[in-house]
Amino acid sequence: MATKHPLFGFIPRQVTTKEVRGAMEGNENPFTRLPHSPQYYKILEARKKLPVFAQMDEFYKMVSPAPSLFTKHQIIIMVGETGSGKTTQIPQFVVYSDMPQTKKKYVACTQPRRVAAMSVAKRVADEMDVPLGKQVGYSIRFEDMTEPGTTFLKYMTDGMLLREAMHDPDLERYSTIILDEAHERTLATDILMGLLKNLVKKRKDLKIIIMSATLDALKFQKYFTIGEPAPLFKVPGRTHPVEIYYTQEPEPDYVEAAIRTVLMIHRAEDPGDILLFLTGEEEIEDACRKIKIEADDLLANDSQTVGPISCIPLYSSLPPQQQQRIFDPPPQPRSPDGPPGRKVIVSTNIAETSLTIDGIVYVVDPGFSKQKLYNPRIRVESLLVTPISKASAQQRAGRAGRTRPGKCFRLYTEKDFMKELEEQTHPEILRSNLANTVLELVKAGVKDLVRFDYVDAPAPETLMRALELLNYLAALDDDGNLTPLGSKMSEFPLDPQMSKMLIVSPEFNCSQEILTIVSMLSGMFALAALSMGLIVCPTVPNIWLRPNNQRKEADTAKQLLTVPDGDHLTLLNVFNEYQNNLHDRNWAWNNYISARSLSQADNVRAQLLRVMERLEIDLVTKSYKDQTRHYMDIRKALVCGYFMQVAHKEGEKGNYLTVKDNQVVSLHPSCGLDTQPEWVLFNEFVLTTRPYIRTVTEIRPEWLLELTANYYDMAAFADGETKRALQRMLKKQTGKSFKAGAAAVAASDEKATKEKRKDKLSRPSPCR
DNA sequence: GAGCACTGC
Repeated sequence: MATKHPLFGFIPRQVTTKEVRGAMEGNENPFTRLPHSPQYYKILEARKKLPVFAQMDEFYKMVSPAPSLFTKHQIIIMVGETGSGKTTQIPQFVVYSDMPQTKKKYVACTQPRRVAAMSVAKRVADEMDVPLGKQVGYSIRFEDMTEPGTTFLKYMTDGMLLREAMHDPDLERYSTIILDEAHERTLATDILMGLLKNLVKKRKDLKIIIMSATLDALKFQKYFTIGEPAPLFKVPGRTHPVEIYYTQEPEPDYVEAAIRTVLMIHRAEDPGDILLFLTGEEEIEDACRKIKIEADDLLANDSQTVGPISCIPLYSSLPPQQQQRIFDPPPQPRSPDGPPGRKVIVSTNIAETSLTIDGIVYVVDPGFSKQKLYNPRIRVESLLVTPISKASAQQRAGRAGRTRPGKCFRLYTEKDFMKELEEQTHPEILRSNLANTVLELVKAGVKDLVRFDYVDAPAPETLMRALELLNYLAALDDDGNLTPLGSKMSEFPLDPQMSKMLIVSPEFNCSQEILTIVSMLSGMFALAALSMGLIVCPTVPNIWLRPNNQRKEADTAKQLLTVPDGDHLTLLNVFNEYQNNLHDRNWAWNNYISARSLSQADNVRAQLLRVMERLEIDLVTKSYKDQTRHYMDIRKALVCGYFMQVAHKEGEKGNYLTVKDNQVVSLHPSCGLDTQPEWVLFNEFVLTTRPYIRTVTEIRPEWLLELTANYYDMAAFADGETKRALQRMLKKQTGKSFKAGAAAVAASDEKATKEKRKDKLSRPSPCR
C-alpha cells in the first residue's frame, strides 16, 4: 500500500511550521518510514513544553526567508539560557528545513566536551525515534558513531570539526553547522568561528548558527556582521529564581569564610544540598576535613535541631567511583523524625560547566578559580588562582536553581562584583601556547596568521613564538609556508615537537619506541569515556600512583622500573613491561601504576599507528646486544623534537639554566635520573613552588650540534654560559692544547655556519 | 623531595 511520504511537498529551507508539526505528529517516521513508537509521542509531548518549541515559527521565518533573501541570513546568533531546549531542538528544526538526507549532507552540532556530544546525540536519537548511530550519530576522538550514507544529524566535539576543516577547508559535507556553547570560547570554537566567517563568502549554501548564553551574544553579533549584523534569535530559559547574597566586607581568607558559610547554611536554612566552589584538590580535601569536624561537633551538641552532613569532594583527578559519590542521597536523619541530613559538594570548576548535579539549592561562591596562563616570553604555561568573571559567577549561581528556587552566597561585596570582576573569562586563545593551533590554521589554508579575523586576536608575541618554533622544527619555511614535513606533522593529534620526533624516528631505527613514548606522554592527559551520560574518567595526569599509606612501597616499585638515563626511557620501559604482562591490570596495580593511563596510552598508540600507516612512516626497531646503544638512538630522536627544551647544569647545587631563555630551573623531584647530568632535555617546564623541569632525559651536547645545527648555530648563538659550555665541549672533542683548542672552537664556529648553509641547500639531515 | 583548573584532536 503506497502512502504519501511524510515530507511530501517540503521545499528545502522554505518549510513552514505547519508542515513540520504535521510531520512530527504523523503516524509514520519521515526518516525511517516506520510507524512511530508510543514512546515517541510521549517524548514529543515533553518537547512541546520546551520554551524553544513555542518559537518554531519565528525560527523558520529567520532561517527560511523568502527566496530572494536566501543568502541574507546565512549566519544566525541564537541566545538561549539553560533549560531552553536549544541543544536538542534546534538541530532537529534545521533537519526539517535543510533536508540533508536528500542530498547526502550533514547537519552538524558541535560541543566543547565529548560526554555532551554523546549524551545529546542519544537523547535526540530517542526523540526522533531512530537508533543511535543511524540517522542521528556522534563523532568524537576514538569513537565514530555515525554511518556514512545514513547519518545526517551529527553531534561532534568542536576539536573534531576543526580537524575536518584542516582536510576539507570548504566543509563540503555540511549544509548547516551549529556551534553550541560558543560562550565557553574554547580554542577550537574560536578558530572555527574565524574559519566559518570566511567560508560563508565562498559557500553561499552553507548556514551557520552560533548558540550562546546571553552575555556574549552582542559580541558575536558584531563579529558576524557581514554587510549587516547577524540576526539574534532569543529563547528564554527555564530555571528557578536564585537569590543572591553578598558579604558586607571583603573576606581576607576565602576558604575559612566558605567553611563558615556552609555551616551557617546547615544550621539556619531549609533542607537542600550545598555546592561550594574552591580552586583545587588540596584546598578541597582540606575544606572537606574541616567541615566534617565542625559539622560532627554541631551534631554532637545539638542533634535536636541540626541534621547529619556528608561532605563530598569533586575534582577531575578523583577516581571515577569516588566521583560517583556526588549522586548519593543525603545522609538519613539520626532518628526517624529528627532533622534531615544534608549533602555538601566541594568542587572545582568542573561543576560549573562539565557536570550538573540535581538537588542543589545553595551555592557558596568565594569568587576564585585556577586558570591557565601562557607567558610567551619564557614559553611557559602556568596555573594561577584568579578572580572569576561575572559570567562565571552567574553560571555558578544558576547551579542553585535547577530543581527549585535557590540561594547563592557570594563571598565578596556587591561593589567588588560590579567594579572588580571582568565581564567574561578571557577566552582560551588569549591564554594558550598556540603552536598546535597555528599549524592547524596553516594546514587549513590560512595564509596570514597575524591578520586572520579572530574574535579576539592573540598577542602578536604568542603568534611569533608559535611561528618560530614551527620554523625551527622545519614545519614552516622561512616565508611561513607549510613544508611537506609540516603537512605530515599536522596529521598527528600531538604537539608539534612530538609529531616531529615521531616522523624522524625511523632514521634512528626506533619509531616503535618513539611511538610508545609519544603515546605515554600524550595519553597521560587524554580522556577515556566510562559510561554515557553520567560521568567520565578524569584526566590522568600521572601514571604513578602513590597512595598516602603506601608511599614507600610505591616509591620502591617505581625505582625498579626506572631507567637511569632518562624519564622518557622509563615511560617506554613501563609500557613495554605492561605489554609483556599482557595488559594485566593486576600487574599495573601491583607496581603502583595507573592502569587507566596505560590503557589510554594504548588507545592513543593505536590511533597514531593508523596515521603513521597512512603517511607511510615505517614502524621500525633495531635490536642491539648493547641496550645503551639502542637508548642512545632513542635519545637522539628526542633531541630532534625537543632541542629547544634543553637545560645545562650550572655549578654543583643542582641548578640548571635553560638554553637561550636562561631560566634557572631544577629537576622535578619525580625525576628518575640518578645523577645530575650536565645536559638534559625536558618535556615540561612547570612553575609551582619553584620553576621545575619535568620528564627529563640526559643528552649529549654534540647531538645538538649534529642534529639541529640551525638552532645550535655557534656563530649566531648569544654569548652566555651555555655557549661557553658548548665551546668547552668542542674543545675537549679536539683533544688539543688550549691554544689549538681555541682555534678549533673558532673553526667549529665557522663550520657550524657553513653546515647551516649547506644544510639549507641539500643535506638530508633528519631534522631539516 | 613536590603536586594536578578544565577541555580537545
